[in-house]
Amino acid sequence: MSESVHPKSKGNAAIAVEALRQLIFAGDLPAGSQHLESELALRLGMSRTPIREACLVLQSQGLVEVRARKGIRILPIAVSDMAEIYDVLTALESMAAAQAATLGLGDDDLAALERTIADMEAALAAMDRDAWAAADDRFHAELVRLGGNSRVISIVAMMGDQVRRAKSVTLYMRPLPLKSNKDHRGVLEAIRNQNAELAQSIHKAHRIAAKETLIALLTQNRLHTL
Amino acid sequence: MSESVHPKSKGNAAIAVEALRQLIFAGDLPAGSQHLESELALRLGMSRTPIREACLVLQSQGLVEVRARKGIRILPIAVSDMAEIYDVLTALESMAAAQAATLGLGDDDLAALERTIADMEAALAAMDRDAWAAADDRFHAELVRLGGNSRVISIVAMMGDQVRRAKSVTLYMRPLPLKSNKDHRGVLEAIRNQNAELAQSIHKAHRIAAKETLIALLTQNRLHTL
DNA sequence: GCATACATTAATGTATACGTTGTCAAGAAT
DNA sequence: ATTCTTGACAACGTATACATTAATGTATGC
Repeated sequence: MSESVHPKSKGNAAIAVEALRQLIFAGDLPAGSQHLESELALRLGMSRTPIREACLVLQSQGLVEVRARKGIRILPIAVSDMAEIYDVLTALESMAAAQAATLGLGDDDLAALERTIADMEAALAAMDRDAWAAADDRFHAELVRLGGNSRVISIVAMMGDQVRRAKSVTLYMRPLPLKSNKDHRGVLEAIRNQNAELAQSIHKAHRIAAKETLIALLTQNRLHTL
Repeated sequence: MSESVHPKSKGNAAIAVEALRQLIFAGDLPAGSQHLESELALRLGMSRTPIREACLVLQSQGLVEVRARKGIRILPIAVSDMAEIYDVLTALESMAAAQAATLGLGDDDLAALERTIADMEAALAAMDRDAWAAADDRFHAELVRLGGNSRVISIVAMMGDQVRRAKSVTLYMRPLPLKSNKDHRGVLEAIRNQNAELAQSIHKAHRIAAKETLIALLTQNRLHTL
Protein backbone atom coordinates (compact mmCIF):
# COMPACT_ATOMS: atom_id res chain seq x y z
CA MET A 1 0.00 0.00 0.00
CA SER A 2 1.21 3.52 -0.66
CA GLU A 3 1.14 4.57 2.92
CA SER A 4 2.63 7.83 4.00
CA VAL A 5 6.34 7.22 3.81
CA HIS A 6 6.91 7.80 7.52
CA PRO A 7 3.83 6.55 9.31
CA LYS A 8 5.75 5.35 12.31
CA SER A 9 8.83 3.80 10.80
CA LYS A 10 10.74 5.43 13.67
CA GLY A 11 10.01 4.77 17.29
CA ASN A 12 8.91 7.57 19.56
CA ALA A 13 12.30 7.71 21.20
CA ALA A 14 13.97 8.51 17.89
CA ILE A 15 11.27 11.04 17.15
CA ALA A 16 11.91 12.65 20.51
CA VAL A 17 15.63 12.90 19.82
CA GLU A 18 15.01 14.68 16.58
CA ALA A 19 12.30 16.93 17.99
CA LEU A 20 14.39 17.94 20.99
CA ARG A 21 17.36 18.69 18.75
CA GLN A 22 15.19 20.98 16.66
CA LEU A 23 13.84 22.72 19.76
CA ILE A 24 17.35 23.22 21.10
CA PHE A 25 18.83 24.55 17.87
CA ALA A 26 15.84 26.78 17.26
CA GLY A 27 16.22 28.29 20.71
CA ASP A 28 12.83 27.11 21.90
CA LEU A 29 14.73 25.35 24.66
CA PRO A 30 17.24 28.08 25.53
CA ALA A 31 20.73 27.34 26.76
CA GLY A 32 20.79 26.97 30.49
CA SER A 33 17.08 26.35 30.81
CA GLN A 34 15.79 23.34 32.69
CA HIS A 35 12.85 21.18 31.80
CA LEU A 36 11.09 18.38 33.59
CA GLU A 37 10.68 15.06 31.90
CA SER A 38 6.94 15.25 32.35
CA GLU A 39 6.87 18.71 30.78
CA LEU A 40 8.72 17.51 27.69
CA ALA A 41 6.57 14.39 27.54
CA LEU A 42 3.44 16.50 27.53
CA ARG A 43 4.93 18.85 24.96
CA LEU A 44 5.83 16.06 22.54
CA GLY A 45 2.71 14.04 23.17
CA MET A 46 4.31 10.88 24.47
CA SER A 47 5.10 9.29 27.79
CA ARG A 48 8.17 9.86 29.92
CA THR A 49 9.86 6.65 28.83
CA PRO A 50 10.92 7.66 25.30
CA ILE A 51 11.70 11.14 26.60
CA ARG A 52 14.11 9.73 29.13
CA GLU A 53 15.81 7.61 26.50
CA ALA A 54 16.07 10.56 24.13
CA CYS A 55 17.63 12.69 26.86
CA LEU A 56 20.22 10.02 27.55
CA VAL A 57 21.18 10.07 23.88
CA LEU A 58 21.36 13.85 23.82
CA GLN A 59 23.44 13.80 26.96
CA SER A 60 25.92 11.45 25.34
CA GLN A 61 26.13 13.92 22.48
CA GLY A 62 26.95 16.75 24.86
CA LEU A 63 23.80 18.75 24.21
CA VAL A 64 22.01 18.38 27.54
CA GLU A 65 22.68 17.27 31.07
CA VAL A 66 20.27 15.14 33.04
CA ARG A 67 20.30 15.89 36.72
CA ALA A 68 18.16 14.01 39.16
CA ARG A 69 15.20 16.06 40.29
CA LYS A 70 16.43 19.23 38.61
CA GLY A 71 15.18 18.48 35.16
CA ILE A 72 16.99 18.23 31.87
CA ARG A 73 19.33 21.15 31.48
CA ILE A 74 20.21 22.53 28.06
CA LEU A 75 23.96 22.88 28.19
CA PRO A 76 25.27 26.38 27.56
CA ILE A 77 28.48 26.77 25.62
CA ALA A 78 31.13 28.88 27.32
CA VAL A 79 34.08 30.46 25.55
CA SER A 80 36.29 27.81 27.12
CA ASP A 81 34.09 25.14 25.57
CA MET A 82 34.46 26.78 22.19
CA ALA A 83 38.22 26.68 22.59
CA GLU A 84 38.17 23.01 23.49
CA ILE A 85 35.90 22.10 20.62
CA TYR A 86 37.85 24.05 18.04
CA ASP A 87 41.06 22.38 19.19
CA VAL A 88 39.49 18.96 18.73
CA LEU A 89 38.19 19.94 15.32
CA THR A 90 41.58 21.30 14.35
CA ALA A 91 43.36 18.08 15.24
CA LEU A 92 40.86 15.70 13.67
CA GLU A 93 40.03 17.63 10.54
CA SER A 94 43.69 18.30 9.81
CA MET A 95 44.36 14.61 10.07
CA ALA A 96 41.40 13.88 7.83
CA ALA A 97 42.76 16.30 5.25
CA ALA A 98 46.14 14.59 5.33
CA GLN A 99 44.61 11.17 4.99
CA ALA A 100 42.36 12.26 2.18
CA ALA A 101 45.48 13.43 0.38
CA THR A 102 47.12 10.04 0.72
CA LEU A 103 44.16 8.20 -0.77
CA GLY A 104 44.79 9.37 -4.31
CA LEU A 105 41.26 10.63 -4.80
CA GLY A 106 40.08 11.41 -8.30
CA ASP A 107 38.06 14.34 -9.54
CA ASP A 108 34.86 12.37 -9.03
CA ASP A 109 35.60 11.96 -5.35
CA LEU A 110 36.52 15.61 -4.99
CA ALA A 111 33.54 16.94 -6.89
CA ALA A 112 31.36 17.29 -3.81
CA LEU A 113 34.09 19.13 -1.94
CA GLU A 114 34.68 21.42 -4.87
CA ARG A 115 30.98 22.17 -5.06
CA THR A 116 30.87 23.32 -1.44
CA ILE A 117 33.66 25.77 -2.21
CA ALA A 118 31.82 27.05 -5.25
CA ASP A 119 28.73 27.45 -3.09
CA MET A 120 30.70 29.48 -0.57
CA GLU A 121 32.06 31.71 -3.29
CA ALA A 122 28.61 32.25 -4.70
CA ALA A 123 27.24 33.00 -1.25
CA LEU A 124 30.03 35.50 -0.64
CA ALA A 125 29.33 37.23 -3.92
CA ALA A 126 25.69 37.50 -2.91
CA MET A 127 26.67 38.44 0.65
CA ASP A 128 24.37 35.70 1.85
CA ARG A 129 25.80 34.76 5.23
CA ASP A 130 23.39 31.92 5.92
CA ALA A 131 24.12 30.25 2.61
CA TRP A 132 27.83 30.67 3.25
CA ALA A 133 27.58 29.10 6.70
CA ALA A 134 25.60 26.17 5.34
CA ALA A 135 28.14 25.58 2.59
CA ASP A 136 31.00 25.92 5.06
CA ASP A 137 29.43 23.24 7.21
CA ARG A 138 29.13 21.01 4.18
CA PHE A 139 32.79 21.65 3.30
CA HIS A 140 34.02 20.51 6.68
CA ALA A 141 31.66 17.54 6.76
CA GLU A 142 32.73 16.47 3.28
CA LEU A 143 36.39 16.89 4.15
CA VAL A 144 36.22 14.49 7.07
CA ARG A 145 34.10 12.14 5.00
CA LEU A 146 36.91 11.99 2.46
CA GLY A 147 39.32 11.21 5.26
CA GLY A 148 37.48 7.95 5.62
CA ASN A 149 37.60 7.55 9.39
CA SER A 150 34.08 6.88 10.63
CA ARG A 151 34.93 7.79 14.20
CA VAL A 152 36.33 11.12 13.14
CA ILE A 153 33.18 11.72 11.14
CA SER A 154 30.89 11.18 14.09
CA ILE A 155 33.03 13.08 16.58
CA VAL A 156 33.25 16.06 14.25
CA ALA A 157 29.49 15.96 13.74
CA MET A 158 28.92 15.95 17.49
CA MET A 159 31.25 18.85 18.09
CA GLY A 160 29.65 20.73 15.25
CA ASP A 161 26.27 20.36 16.89
CA GLN A 162 27.60 21.71 20.14
CA VAL A 163 28.88 24.93 18.57
CA ARG A 164 25.98 25.39 16.18
CA ARG A 165 24.24 27.99 18.33
CA ALA A 166 27.42 29.97 18.93
CA LYS A 167 28.25 30.06 15.25
CA SER A 168 24.81 31.27 14.28
CA VAL A 169 24.95 34.03 16.90
CA THR A 170 28.28 35.33 15.63
CA LEU A 171 27.49 34.85 11.97
CA TYR A 172 26.20 38.38 11.53
CA MET A 173 28.70 39.99 13.86
CA ARG A 174 31.80 39.47 11.83
CA PRO A 175 32.93 40.63 8.41
CA LEU A 176 32.46 38.32 5.48
CA PRO A 177 35.22 35.69 5.54
CA LEU A 178 36.80 36.57 2.24
CA LYS A 179 40.11 34.99 3.13
CA SER A 180 38.56 31.66 4.03
CA ASN A 181 38.08 30.51 0.52
CA LYS A 182 41.73 30.75 -0.35
CA ASP A 183 42.35 28.24 2.43
CA HIS A 184 39.60 26.00 1.22
CA ARG A 185 40.94 25.96 -2.32
CA GLY A 186 44.41 25.38 -0.96
CA VAL A 187 43.28 22.33 0.96
CA LEU A 188 41.43 21.00 -2.04
CA GLU A 189 44.44 21.41 -4.32
CA ALA A 190 46.78 19.84 -1.79
CA ILE A 191 44.48 16.83 -1.54
CA ARG A 192 44.27 16.61 -5.30
CA ASN A 193 48.05 16.74 -5.52
CA GLN A 194 48.37 14.13 -2.78
CA ASN A 195 50.38 16.53 -0.67
CA ALA A 196 49.36 15.37 2.79
CA GLU A 197 51.67 17.66 4.70
CA LEU A 198 50.43 20.74 2.90
CA ALA A 199 46.76 19.78 3.21
CA GLN A 200 47.22 19.26 6.91
CA SER A 201 49.14 22.45 7.55
CA ILE A 202 46.82 24.68 5.55
CA HIS A 203 43.75 23.29 7.21
CA LYS A 204 45.31 23.48 10.64
CA ALA A 205 46.16 27.13 10.16
CA HIS A 206 42.68 27.73 8.80
CA ARG A 207 41.07 26.23 11.87
CA ILE A 208 43.34 28.02 14.32
CA ALA A 209 42.53 31.33 12.68
CA ALA A 210 38.82 30.56 12.82
CA LYS A 211 39.11 29.68 16.48
CA GLU A 212 40.87 32.90 17.37
CA THR A 213 38.47 35.03 15.37
CA LEU A 214 35.47 33.46 17.02
CA ILE A 215 36.88 33.63 20.53
CA ALA A 216 37.91 37.24 20.12
CA LEU A 217 34.44 38.06 18.89
CA LEU A 218 32.76 36.32 21.78
CA THR A 219 35.07 37.91 24.33
CA GLN A 220 34.71 41.42 22.93
CA ASN A 221 30.96 41.16 23.02
CA ARG A 222 30.88 39.70 26.53
CA LEU A 223 29.18 36.55 25.25
CA HIS A 224 30.51 34.32 27.96
CA THR A 225 27.87 31.67 27.52
CA LEU A 226 25.52 30.83 24.69
CA MET B 1 28.84 9.49 60.11
CA SER B 2 31.24 6.93 58.78
CA GLU B 3 28.74 5.47 56.39
CA SER B 4 29.80 3.04 53.78
CA VAL B 5 30.98 5.35 51.06
CA HIS B 6 28.59 4.03 48.44
CA PRO B 7 25.48 2.73 50.15
CA LYS B 8 23.27 3.19 47.14
CA SER B 9 24.40 6.53 45.90
CA LYS B 10 24.20 5.02 42.41
CA GLY B 11 20.99 4.01 40.75
CA ASN B 12 20.50 0.63 39.18
CA ALA B 13 21.07 2.02 35.70
CA ALA B 14 24.56 3.19 36.65
CA ILE B 15 25.21 -0.13 38.33
CA ALA B 16 24.14 -1.89 35.15
CA VAL B 17 26.51 0.21 33.05
CA GLU B 18 29.42 -0.71 35.28
CA ALA B 19 28.45 -4.37 35.55
CA LEU B 20 28.01 -4.76 31.80
CA ARG B 21 31.35 -3.08 31.17
CA GLN B 22 33.00 -5.56 33.49
CA LEU B 23 31.28 -8.48 31.79
CA ILE B 24 32.34 -7.22 28.37
CA PHE B 25 35.97 -6.59 29.29
CA ALA B 26 36.21 -9.88 31.14
CA GLY B 27 34.93 -11.71 28.09
CA ASP B 28 31.84 -13.02 29.83
CA LEU B 29 29.91 -11.27 27.10
CA PRO B 30 32.08 -12.19 24.10
CA ALA B 31 32.51 -9.93 21.11
CA GLY B 32 29.82 -10.57 18.56
CA SER B 33 27.47 -12.28 21.00
CA GLN B 34 23.89 -11.14 21.32
CA HIS B 35 21.84 -10.89 24.46
CA LEU B 36 18.20 -10.19 25.13
CA GLU B 37 17.26 -7.39 27.45
CA SER B 38 15.31 -9.77 29.61
CA GLU B 39 18.28 -12.12 29.84
CA LEU B 40 20.56 -9.34 31.04
CA ALA B 41 17.87 -8.08 33.39
CA LEU B 42 17.59 -11.51 34.96
CA ARG B 43 21.35 -11.84 35.14
CA LEU B 44 21.83 -8.54 36.93
CA GLY B 45 18.79 -8.89 39.11
CA MET B 46 16.88 -5.85 37.97
CA SER B 47 14.11 -5.00 35.54
CA ARG B 48 14.48 -4.23 31.87
CA THR B 49 14.18 -0.48 32.32
CA PRO B 50 17.63 0.22 33.79
CA ILE B 51 19.10 -2.39 31.46
CA ARG B 52 17.73 -0.56 28.45
CA GLU B 53 19.12 2.74 29.67
CA ALA B 54 22.50 1.18 30.37
CA CYS B 55 22.62 -0.29 26.89
CA LEU B 56 21.89 3.09 25.35
CA VAL B 57 24.83 4.53 27.26
CA LEU B 58 27.10 1.69 26.21
CA GLN B 59 25.96 2.11 22.63
CA SER B 60 26.90 5.79 22.71
CA GLN B 61 30.32 4.70 23.94
CA GLY B 62 30.73 2.35 21.01
CA LEU B 63 30.79 -0.85 23.03
CA VAL B 64 27.50 -2.41 22.01
CA GLU B 65 24.81 -2.07 19.40
CA VAL B 66 21.12 -2.32 20.16
CA ARG B 67 19.13 -3.88 17.37
CA ALA B 68 15.41 -4.29 17.54
CA ARG B 69 14.44 -7.89 18.20
CA LYS B 70 17.97 -9.20 17.79
CA GLY B 71 19.20 -8.35 21.24
CA ILE B 72 22.11 -6.27 22.39
CA ARG B 73 25.16 -7.13 20.36
CA ILE B 74 28.65 -6.81 21.79
CA LEU B 75 30.56 -4.98 19.10
CA PRO B 76 33.62 -6.78 17.78
CA ILE B 77 36.68 -4.76 16.91
CA ALA B 78 38.06 -5.33 13.44
CA VAL B 79 41.57 -4.43 12.34
CA SER B 80 40.12 -1.51 10.43
CA ASP B 81 38.54 -0.27 13.66
CA MET B 82 41.88 -0.48 15.39
CA ALA B 83 43.43 1.63 12.65
CA GLU B 84 40.69 4.25 12.97
CA ILE B 85 40.96 4.40 16.72
CA TYR B 86 44.73 4.64 16.78
CA ASP B 87 44.59 7.47 14.28
CA VAL B 88 42.18 9.38 16.50
CA LEU B 89 44.35 8.72 19.53
CA THR B 90 47.42 9.85 17.62
CA ALA B 91 45.87 13.14 16.65
CA LEU B 92 44.32 13.98 20.00
CA GLU B 93 47.09 12.78 22.29
CA SER B 94 49.74 14.53 20.23
CA MET B 95 47.79 17.74 20.53
CA ALA B 96 47.40 17.18 24.25
CA ALA B 97 51.15 16.73 24.58
CA ALA B 98 51.78 19.96 22.71
CA GLN B 99 49.29 21.85 24.83
CA ALA B 100 50.66 20.44 28.04
CA ALA B 101 54.05 21.74 26.98
CA THR B 102 52.69 25.24 26.51
CA LEU B 103 51.17 25.38 29.98
CA GLY B 104 54.47 25.72 31.81
CA LEU B 105 53.77 22.85 34.15
CA GLY B 106 55.93 22.45 37.22
CA ASP B 107 57.44 19.32 38.70
CA ASP B 108 54.41 18.93 40.93
CA ASP B 109 52.12 18.73 37.93
CA LEU B 110 54.41 16.30 36.15
CA ALA B 111 54.96 14.03 39.15
CA ALA B 112 52.06 11.74 38.29
CA LEU B 113 53.22 11.38 34.70
CA GLU B 114 56.75 10.66 35.83
CA ARG B 115 55.48 8.02 38.21
CA THR B 116 53.70 6.15 35.42
CA ILE B 117 56.98 6.03 33.51
CA ALA B 118 58.81 4.73 36.54
CA ASP B 119 56.10 2.11 36.95
CA MET B 120 56.56 1.02 33.36
CA GLU B 121 60.31 0.74 33.83
CA ALA B 122 59.83 -1.31 36.96
CA ALA B 123 57.33 -3.54 35.22
CA LEU B 124 59.72 -4.05 32.32
CA ALA B 125 62.53 -4.97 34.69
CA ALA B 126 60.24 -7.52 36.30
CA MET B 127 58.93 -8.59 32.90
CA ASP B 128 55.43 -8.07 34.23
CA ARG B 129 53.38 -7.38 31.14
CA ASP B 130 50.11 -6.72 32.93
CA ALA B 131 51.69 -4.15 35.22
CA TRP B 132 53.34 -2.52 32.22
CA ALA B 133 50.06 -2.32 30.33
CA ALA B 134 48.29 -0.81 33.33
CA ALA B 135 51.02 1.81 33.76
CA ASP B 136 51.00 2.54 30.05
CA ASP B 137 47.26 3.19 30.21
CA ARG B 138 47.85 5.54 33.12
CA PHE B 139 50.57 7.34 31.18
CA HIS B 140 48.30 8.08 28.26
CA ALA B 141 45.40 9.05 30.51
CA GLU B 142 47.61 11.37 32.55
CA LEU B 143 49.07 12.91 29.41
CA VAL B 144 45.70 13.94 28.06
CA ARG B 145 44.67 15.10 31.52
CA LEU B 146 47.64 17.47 31.51
CA GLY B 147 46.55 18.73 28.13
CA GLY B 148 43.54 20.13 29.90
CA ASN B 149 40.89 19.57 27.23
CA SER B 150 37.97 17.78 28.86
CA ARG B 151 36.55 16.64 25.54
CA VAL B 152 39.84 15.11 24.53
CA ILE B 153 39.96 13.35 27.87
CA SER B 154 36.59 11.71 27.42
CA ILE B 155 37.09 10.82 23.77
CA VAL B 156 40.43 9.21 24.51
CA ALA B 157 38.89 7.28 27.38
CA MET B 158 36.13 5.99 25.12
CA MET B 159 38.52 4.93 22.41
CA GLY B 160 40.71 3.26 24.99
CA ASP B 161 37.78 1.20 26.16
CA GLN B 162 37.03 0.08 22.63
CA VAL B 163 40.53 -1.30 22.08
CA ARG B 164 40.96 -2.71 25.58
CA ARG B 165 40.17 -6.27 24.55
CA ALA B 166 42.46 -6.17 21.53
CA LYS B 167 45.34 -4.83 23.57
CA SER B 168 44.98 -7.49 26.23
CA VAL B 169 44.90 -10.23 23.59
CA THR B 170 48.12 -9.04 21.99
CA LEU B 171 49.85 -8.18 25.22
CA TYR B 172 51.52 -11.58 25.48
CA MET B 173 52.13 -11.98 21.77
CA ARG B 174 54.69 -9.29 21.31
CA PRO B 175 58.15 -8.69 22.71
CA LEU B 176 58.51 -6.40 25.69
CA PRO B 177 58.32 -2.79 24.48
CA LEU B 178 61.75 -1.74 25.58
CA LYS B 179 61.91 1.17 23.17
CA SER B 180 58.65 2.65 24.36
CA ASN B 181 60.07 4.16 27.49
CA LYS B 182 62.56 6.28 25.63
CA ASP B 183 59.60 7.87 23.86
CA HIS B 184 57.76 8.37 27.11
CA ARG B 185 60.71 10.07 28.75
CA GLY B 186 61.21 12.14 25.65
CA VAL B 187 57.64 13.40 25.77
CA LEU B 188 57.95 14.15 29.46
CA GLU B 189 61.17 16.12 29.01
CA ALA B 190 59.76 18.04 26.06
CA ILE B 191 56.75 19.02 28.16
CA ARG B 192 59.00 20.02 31.02
CA ASN B 193 61.08 22.15 28.65
CA GLN B 194 57.96 23.67 27.15
CA ASN B 195 58.92 22.39 23.73
CA ALA B 196 55.49 21.85 22.24
CA GLU B 197 56.67 20.89 18.78
CA LEU B 198 59.00 18.23 20.11
CA ALA B 199 56.46 16.80 22.54
CA GLN B 200 53.94 16.54 19.74
CA SER B 201 56.27 14.98 17.22
CA ILE B 202 57.72 12.42 19.61
CA HIS B 203 54.33 11.34 20.79
CA LYS B 204 52.95 11.23 17.29
CA ALA B 205 55.77 8.97 16.14
CA HIS B 206 55.29 6.85 19.24
CA ARG B 207 51.63 6.33 18.51
CA ILE B 208 52.14 5.63 14.84
CA ALA B 209 54.70 2.97 15.69
CA ALA B 210 52.35 1.42 18.24
CA LYS B 211 49.58 1.34 15.68
CA GLU B 212 51.69 -0.37 13.06
CA THR B 213 53.05 -2.90 15.52
CA LEU B 214 49.60 -3.81 16.73
CA ILE B 215 48.07 -4.02 13.28
CA ALA B 216 50.92 -6.15 11.98
CA LEU B 217 50.49 -8.47 14.93
CA LEU B 218 46.76 -8.80 14.43
CA THR B 219 47.14 -9.35 10.71
CA GLN B 220 49.88 -11.94 11.05
CA ASN B 221 47.82 -13.92 13.52
CA ARG B 222 44.65 -13.68 11.46
CA LEU B 223 42.86 -11.89 14.26
CA HIS B 224 40.47 -10.04 12.03
CA THR B 225 37.93 -9.40 14.74
CA LEU B 226 38.14 -9.36 18.51
C1' DG C 1 7.54 -29.11 -4.82
C1' DC C 2 7.66 -24.36 -4.27
C1' DA C 3 6.08 -19.98 -3.29
C1' DT C 4 3.08 -17.05 -0.92
C1' DA C 5 -0.02 -15.67 2.53
C1' DC C 6 -1.18 -15.99 7.18
C1' DA C 7 -1.05 -17.12 12.04
C1' DT C 8 1.86 -17.47 15.91
C1' DT C 9 5.06 -15.80 18.94
C1' DA C 10 8.73 -13.69 21.00
C1' DA C 11 11.11 -9.56 21.76
C1' DT C 12 11.18 -4.78 21.73
C1' DG C 13 8.87 -0.21 22.47
C1' DT C 14 5.69 2.39 25.38
C1' DA C 15 2.67 3.70 29.03
C1' DT C 16 1.64 3.88 33.74
C1' DA C 17 1.73 3.08 38.59
C1' DC C 18 4.43 3.16 42.51
C1' DG C 19 8.42 3.48 45.48
C1' DT C 20 12.43 6.39 46.55
C1' DT C 21 14.88 10.35 47.42
C1' DG C 22 16.47 14.99 47.13
C1' DT C 23 14.59 19.66 47.55
C1' DC C 24 12.56 23.41 49.62
C1' DA C 25 10.35 25.84 52.92
C1' DA C 26 8.59 26.67 57.36
C1' DG C 27 9.54 26.85 62.00
C1' DA C 28 12.16 26.28 66.23
C1' DA C 29 16.29 26.70 68.75
C1' DT C 30 20.51 29.16 69.68
C1' DA D 1 19.19 37.06 62.66
C1' DT D 2 21.10 32.81 61.37
C1' DT D 3 21.23 28.05 61.27
C1' DC D 4 19.60 23.63 61.93
C1' DT D 5 15.77 20.38 61.87
C1' DT D 6 12.01 18.40 59.99
C1' DG D 7 8.36 17.20 57.10
C1' DA D 8 5.65 17.48 53.01
C1' DC D 9 6.06 17.36 48.26
C1' DA D 10 7.53 16.75 43.77
C1' DA D 11 10.40 14.63 40.48
C1' DC D 12 12.94 10.90 39.31
C1' DG D 13 14.06 5.83 39.10
C1' DT D 14 12.16 1.31 38.61
C1' DA D 15 8.97 -2.30 37.90
C1' DT D 16 5.35 -4.12 35.39
C1' DA D 17 1.65 -4.53 32.23
C1' DC D 18 0.48 -3.79 27.63
C1' DA D 19 0.89 -2.62 22.58
C1' DT D 20 3.58 -3.15 18.51
C1' DT D 21 6.17 -5.42 15.29
C1' DA D 22 9.14 -8.33 12.91
C1' DA D 23 10.68 -13.05 12.49
C1' DT D 24 9.41 -17.74 12.12
C1' DG D 25 6.79 -21.59 11.17
C1' DT D 26 2.69 -23.47 8.87
C1' DA D 27 -0.72 -24.21 5.76
C1' DT D 28 -2.62 -23.66 1.41
C1' DG D 29 -2.85 -22.85 -3.45
C1' DC D 30 -0.59 -23.12 -7.71
